[in-house]
Amino acid sequence: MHSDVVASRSADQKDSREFRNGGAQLDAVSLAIIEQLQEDGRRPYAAIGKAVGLSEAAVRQRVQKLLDQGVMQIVAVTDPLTVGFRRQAMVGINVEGDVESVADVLTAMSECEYVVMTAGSFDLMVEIVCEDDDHLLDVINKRIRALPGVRSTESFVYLKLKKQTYMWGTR
Amino acid sequence: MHSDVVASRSADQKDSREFRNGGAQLDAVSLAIIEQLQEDGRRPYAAIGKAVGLSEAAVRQRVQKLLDQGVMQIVAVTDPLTVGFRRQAMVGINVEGDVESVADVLTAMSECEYVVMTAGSFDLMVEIVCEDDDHLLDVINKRIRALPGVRSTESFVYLKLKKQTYMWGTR
DNA sequence: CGCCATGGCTGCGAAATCCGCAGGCTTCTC
DNA sequence: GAGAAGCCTGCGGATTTCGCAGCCATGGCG
Repeated sequence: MHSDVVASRSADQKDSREFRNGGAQLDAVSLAIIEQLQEDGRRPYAAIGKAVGLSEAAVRQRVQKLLDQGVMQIVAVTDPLTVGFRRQAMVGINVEGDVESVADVLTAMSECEYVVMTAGSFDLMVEIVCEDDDHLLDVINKRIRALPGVRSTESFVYLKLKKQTYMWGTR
Repeated sequence: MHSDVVASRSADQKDSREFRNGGAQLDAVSLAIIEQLQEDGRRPYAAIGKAVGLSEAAVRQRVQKLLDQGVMQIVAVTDPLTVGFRRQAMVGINVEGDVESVADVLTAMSECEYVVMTAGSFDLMVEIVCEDDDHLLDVINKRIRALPGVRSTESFVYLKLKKQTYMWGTR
């Protein structure tokens, strides 16, 4: 899904305000559009256009491209604990050998909602969403710890989600 | 914003399929609606209604209520590293005294995107989004470690975000 | 039991939004 | 300078959203 973005651009970035993001260029206008949609993912294109100084059609084309490129997704987010998933945990993982290949396996697991490679005393941190204790136990002990390359894990079971935002753009 | 949800319901839950969520009841249909919106936050109400067996207006009313109650939010999400925020980290925190009051302070900080109380060798885990190294350093050393009650912290700087999903409903 | 709120669903018409497309402008390449 | 590519605008037609009136089941209450 992320593979066809490259090509096009060769060398010269003339505007240093743009960011280099694995192939996708984001100018100030696209940032502003994302900001609008971080406040309300269903905001009409015309309203966004008025806010960022573009026509409705232009906003629509940009949003579509951002979605296609995988730069942004527009989704409903909830607190899983609020919606019937009773056990959630962050798991720190130490790996010997190739970290990324382990990360890829974890990424393929549906219980893993969030996978990130880190520097520090863990190589990977993974957020896990489960139905109940048995399910959580199974995922951590049987599935994650059993992976080749996984040296050790440490779990942090969620007690209460206090904050969950996507408003970094608006500050 | 979250304060007027309580009231109403008194004691008797008759349907065990419903979840108790700090005042919000979610039946199977609302779950199904959320599932639809986790796939595409902009999906038309009529399409959702067809999928879950409800009229367009009914879906609209339910979605509005879920948003009002704070059970769900519909937003654009991105990888901050892709959008110009160059440093991101997970910070594990140990607290002496009241954990929740520390969590509340962190929640108020705009750089904290995600705050969760945990069981395990950390009391709190916080995800931080920063512009650059200086900013990150400032937040961790000057702001978080300086809070009364914070005994120690451990940081995990993000190297690469591998997965970020909200599709737990669809499995 | 009868009565009356309450909550949630449907149906419908009007208004707003989305969508596809044709055309214009600028930039880049050859 | 011709041609391609990228991005924008403007504009109808199709679709969606929105507000509201009405209906029905449920639950208290005298």
